[in-house]
Amino acid sequence: MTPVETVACCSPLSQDPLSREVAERIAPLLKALADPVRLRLLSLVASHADGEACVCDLNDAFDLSQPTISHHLKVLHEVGLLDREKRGVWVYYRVNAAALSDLGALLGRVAG
Amino acid sequence: MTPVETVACCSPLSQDPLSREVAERIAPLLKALADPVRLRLLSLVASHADGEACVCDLNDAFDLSQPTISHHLKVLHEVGLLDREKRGVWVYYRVNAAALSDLGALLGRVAG
DNA sequence: CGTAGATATCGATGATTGTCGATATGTGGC
DNA sequence: GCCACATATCGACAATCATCGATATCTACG
Repeated sequence: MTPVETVACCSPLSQDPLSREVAERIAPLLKALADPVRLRLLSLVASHADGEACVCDLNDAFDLSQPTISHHLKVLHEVGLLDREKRGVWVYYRVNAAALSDLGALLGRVAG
Repeated sequence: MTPVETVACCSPLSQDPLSREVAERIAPLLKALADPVRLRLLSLVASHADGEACVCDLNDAFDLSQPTISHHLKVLHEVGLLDREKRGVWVYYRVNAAALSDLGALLGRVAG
């Protein structure tokens, strides 16, 4: 079961104690989010027109090397928070909105 | 402005691009959450009767040394996710539910 | 006071991580 | 085929982190 699948199936944090197994599957998701650059990347992609953004746009938004941005995008993609689509020479990312909202619900939202 | 205050004042991730400053204030909150032990600790405290838990109970729930649990509780306390109260020899922690729900809203809320 | 028990702090250590420059891979145009 | 360009991977390095044992601090009770 992937982190993203796990987060979709659980009652909120405050309702029942998390098992060790579930906690260990969810933590990587939060770890992926727990970096200022990745937070901004996710936010940039999410708020971009058409809900997708080209890597070329993202690179320009940071004072970081291209490999570094690529690395952060990979981290977000691997945990399932960003979907990846290659069109020609360019790569477009879009957020997995369901995963993000499931994660939000797990943390603190009042009702699903 | 503390991480917890920051998280309460922002529009959701997907609505507007996060500024560098805001992202850097929110990331520590997520970093505090992004550990399986701390996730379980938070969940244990949150789902405990009366919404609070004594450290002595928490220690027993893990196969980790007492200093290690103490360290994790400190991390959660320092970012404002856990409140701390000493009563006699014992220390009780309770979750800052508002902070947790603000964080959830920041991540995944559907509409403002 | 002195002792016992609960919790926190300290210092060390192995593992993980963010970043970079160099380089590889893939794509479209000539 | 070759070149320019967009993106990814690799290897290295400094910084951060989770964990531990040892020890300090605090509190209640004789």
